[in-house]
Amino acid sequence: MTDKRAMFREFVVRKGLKWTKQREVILEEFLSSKEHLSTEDLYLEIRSKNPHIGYATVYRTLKLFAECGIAEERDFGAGQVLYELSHGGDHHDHLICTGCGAIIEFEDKRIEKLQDQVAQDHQFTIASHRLEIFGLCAKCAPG
Amino acid sequence: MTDKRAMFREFVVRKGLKWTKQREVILEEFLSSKEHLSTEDLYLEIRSKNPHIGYATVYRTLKLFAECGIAEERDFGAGQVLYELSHGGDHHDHLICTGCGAIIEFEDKRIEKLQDQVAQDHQFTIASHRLEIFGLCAKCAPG
DNA sequence: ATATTTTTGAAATTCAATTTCATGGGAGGG
DNA sequence: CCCTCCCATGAAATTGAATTTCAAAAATAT
Repeated sequence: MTDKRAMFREFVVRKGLKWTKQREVILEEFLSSKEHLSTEDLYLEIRSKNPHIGYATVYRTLKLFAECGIAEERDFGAGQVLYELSHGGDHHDHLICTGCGAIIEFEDKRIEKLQDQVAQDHQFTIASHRLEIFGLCAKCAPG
Repeated sequence: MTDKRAMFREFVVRKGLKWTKQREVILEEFLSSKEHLSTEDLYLEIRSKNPHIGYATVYRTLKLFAECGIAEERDFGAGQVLYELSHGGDHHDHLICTGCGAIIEFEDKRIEKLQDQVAQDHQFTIASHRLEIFGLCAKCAPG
């Protein structure tokens, strides 16, 4: 596992930014939280321990995480952006339970290959993609 | 081709709603417009010919189209919902050019099959899905 | 320490989506 | 044709998240 702490510190230095107490707190909290949280989620978590850290700071720091590459922004269409820790280099997609809100990650090289083929058929150059499957997880399915 | 006009009229009657001049104008304009437009887009188009029709009415009418099944709401993550005419029953996905904004539709049964398989592996029951590929179309690709 | 530049956080702003509310307009009954 | 009931309309207000502003505070460089 690459050290996300080191990556972010290096990013901060490289960009001529400053290492602050707030950024450290936000980074630690982000690293130890559940996957897929919104700015609001993280802000509330942090606030319970550090009431002096503002929403704007959490918001800007998450943006920095994304720019740095240790986090990714996901828009699942619920009118709110969620952040997740970047795992290695491999892309993954999501199964989203509309019952309990659970988000299950998966990876399928065969699907990716077919996407490449579709793109090629349309002389289209892929930069990124997203595949989301909505439905019910095992726990929420009736029966 | 199923008659979208008839479908919507029937829907209006079935729901105990009323057939109004505005709904007729909005329906005609929607049917004759480009694919994938936002409420704002359609509102502006209509306004140029019928200055007396308000944004809220266009907004509500598009929602009715979606409920009725003659249109579908798409959220491509650009902070704005786009509407498209429903084509038959077949699902399709999109290639989205980040250069010129073009949206190319495609359909691939093999990808759908693999999705079913992934879902099954996770005991997940699919209700819907969306696949979007972002990148550059033939016209926008460099070289 | 002092100067310089970035950061912070509360509050304001933006932007689309959505709702409110007083007024206007269909549809059916008389 | 008129009346009455409800739904529809549209201007304006509200919502909710994202994003920005700005003066005070903190971090690094000199």
